[in-house]
Amino acid sequence: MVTPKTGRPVGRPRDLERGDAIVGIAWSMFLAQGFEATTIEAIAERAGVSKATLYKLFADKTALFEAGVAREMHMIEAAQTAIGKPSEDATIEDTLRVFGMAIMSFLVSDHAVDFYNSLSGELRRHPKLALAFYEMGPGRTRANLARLLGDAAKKGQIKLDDPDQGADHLFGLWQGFSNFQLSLGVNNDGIRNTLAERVDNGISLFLKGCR
Amino acid sequence: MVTPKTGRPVGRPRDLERGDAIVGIAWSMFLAQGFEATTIEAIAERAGVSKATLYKLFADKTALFEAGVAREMHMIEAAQTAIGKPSEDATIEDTLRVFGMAIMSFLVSDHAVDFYNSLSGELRRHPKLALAFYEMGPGRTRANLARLLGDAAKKGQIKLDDPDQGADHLFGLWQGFSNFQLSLGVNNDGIRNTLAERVDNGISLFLKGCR
DNA sequence: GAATTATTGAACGTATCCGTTTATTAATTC
DNA sequence: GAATTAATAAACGGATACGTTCAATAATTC
Repeated sequence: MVTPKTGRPVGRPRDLERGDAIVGIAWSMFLAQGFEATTIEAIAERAGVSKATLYKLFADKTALFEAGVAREMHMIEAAQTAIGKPSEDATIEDTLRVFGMAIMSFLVSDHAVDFYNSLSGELRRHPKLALAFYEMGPGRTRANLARLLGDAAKKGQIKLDDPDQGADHLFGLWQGFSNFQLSLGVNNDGIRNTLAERVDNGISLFLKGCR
Repeated sequence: MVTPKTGRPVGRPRDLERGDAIVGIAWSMFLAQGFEATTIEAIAERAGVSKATLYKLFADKTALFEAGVAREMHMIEAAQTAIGKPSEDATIEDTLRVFGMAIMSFLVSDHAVDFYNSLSGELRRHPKLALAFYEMGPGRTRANLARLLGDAAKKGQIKLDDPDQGADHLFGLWQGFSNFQLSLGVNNDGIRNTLAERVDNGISLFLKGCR
């Protein structure tokens, strides 16, 4: 290792970003076909990288999976923080509608459906990762929704004893049976086309119980 | 093929039931480890059967999977028909409580959790099977619950315009975020220990909207 | 152009798994 | 005991995948 005067090391420079590109492609293939059905060679090929380079960047297939989970978590974190802030003067209905549409739009997307279809099994074999993922994803959504409901209760907009339970209920109303239908590929388009009604209906039923 | 006088064919008799045993073991291994991670040899070994016999009974691994799905569907069908009949003089709360506990107890079981974790991905690669499975399982549960609510509405026990939507809502209240927690192995015992409250709370919130 | 580092391509070794085949053994009827 | 069918054990062929290795090439700095 020779470090020349310029500070830039001698020799051919590493192609950074390549790691990210590989993880992205690997993750999309994991989603589409499952962890085991996706081969390292196919990943390398589609990433335009030799297998040797791939193995210089990632110890093995599992490391690639873990990097994919981390990346997914970053994306989810970004999406979550983008939602969290309702405008002060909005009605509770509007606030909940925005929140509900955001989370449900995500959940019915191919990306999310594929994830819970193809990768929850693999993820569950890494309990620490699974827990971290839950807390960053569904757990945080649940906490955000609970906080939102709790705030509304403090302001007197709704009457609610247990915000956590309220979050469970409201989200449940939004979700209904859709997780099974999405998981089995039944009527996915129907669900997507009626998302707004679904969210609105859930909100009105929920609020009936909060007067 | 020689058919002697007794009607019983000559030669060593086939060991029936063996097919069922193989499917049972294969299915439990698919549930525990996933479809691809389960090898034919391991199935044969744990079933106490030679690989040659296994291949005489099932054309290939996929046929074994399909037989497993069929078996699962039979079991679900039996369970469903066992629930369907509420007693005539029960209150609507009690009727719903029985139904809710039955379905939720099943959904939090290891069996069901493993299924949706490990096999929904594989099942989705067989769209016809997936649809049939949905209709026999979640779809039928949904229809049963809707019928139950519709009957109660006819009797004037509740006020409800759309029984299908009502079923979606009530079941959603029961389920809440639990599917994510179960899927990722977070707090499974906590969910199991509070099932009754969960079901009761869902019912009371739902009924608030049906007066 | 020389030195240096990154990347590639291709081959290799190892292991695994699927599905088949064959010779042998087990269980049954006549 | 002879004939017949079921089942087993063991080996095989073919394919695939993982992860490694190594000589050759590309992109830099000096």
